[in-house]
Amino acid sequence: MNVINESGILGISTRLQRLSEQLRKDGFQIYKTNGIDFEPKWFPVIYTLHFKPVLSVVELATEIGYTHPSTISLLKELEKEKLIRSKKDKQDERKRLILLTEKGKKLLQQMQPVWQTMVVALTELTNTSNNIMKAIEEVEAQLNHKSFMDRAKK
Amino acid sequence: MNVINESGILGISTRLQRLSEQLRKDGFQIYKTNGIDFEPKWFPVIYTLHFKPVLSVVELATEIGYTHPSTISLLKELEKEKLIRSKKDKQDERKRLILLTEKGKKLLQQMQPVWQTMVVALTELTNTSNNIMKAIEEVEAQLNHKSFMDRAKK
DNA sequence: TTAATATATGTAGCTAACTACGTATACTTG
DNA sequence: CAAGTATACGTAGTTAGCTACATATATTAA
Repeated sequence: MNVINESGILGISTRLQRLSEQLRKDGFQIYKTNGIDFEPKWFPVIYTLHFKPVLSVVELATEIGYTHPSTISLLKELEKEKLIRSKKDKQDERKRLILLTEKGKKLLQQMQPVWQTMVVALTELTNTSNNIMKAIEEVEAQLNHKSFMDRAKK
Repeated sequence: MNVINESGILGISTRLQRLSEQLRKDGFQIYKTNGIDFEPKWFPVIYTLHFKPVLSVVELATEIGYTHPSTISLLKELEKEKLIRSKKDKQDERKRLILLTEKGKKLLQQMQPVWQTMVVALTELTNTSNNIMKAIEEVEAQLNHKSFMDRAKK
């Protein structure tokens, strides 16, 4: 058995998490140096609302692929920043509809060039012989087909 | 600008984190169904102590690539489980030396076949056209050479 | 039309890493 | 050898997701 492989692949979970943290931290700094007060974790919410301007909490959660409690906590932060607001759905009183504020829409416009820069930088960074975005997608597809758990059951 | 790409790559941090969580959760279950009371996050510590049986806290932290506070909290848990123990370094009174207990050594032996199974399963899972372990290594190398931050500065 | 079930939202508390900071011991240098 | 610096360890508090549970409204079925 190959020691390096063993310790490498069994530590994959930690490796993924730490790479995630590093990119997020840099992401935050990049917004900051561009004079934008924005956190990378808010991106999926704001970006989704750009294309689907009115969504309920759960619809939004589904759209960004988070659980609803995680989404609620993001929404709380974004509401505090006055980047989004919400209103009751008249048809269904259980629902809270989420919308960008004017401030949110304006910020979104300001962020466009920064996003463009980040996309270029990230594309350059991940344009290696094994593309990490594709690799993630492939592993996710593999997991969808058969979980790690099931694969280890023999 | 490609919308799918943009939302994809700018959300890379979250994707990495969630894949990490999923693998860790399954990892825990796999130990469990094999009758082993062990958490995936403990792996680097136990595995390292297998090859380097006596290490100080900071040496161990460096070895596994964690910060020392993170390492200390893992060590606390492992001490509670009686899988490791510690003793003062006589040469340097600041240091606390970490060792596997007999229970720890025994568990390590019991885990070998499970690790083997997991390595096989993970290798199968990640053996896609873009290999995720290699991709992580390549991105880490790229980052080492020039950070995401620096790449976005133009 | 009430009872049972389903859906939408919210709250509380967990996890696994981190940074910032504090204290104790060791080392170095004037 | 005393003062300043470096190293080792520890604690406190943060983060960004999560699960489990609670409550309110809506829908369905007897």
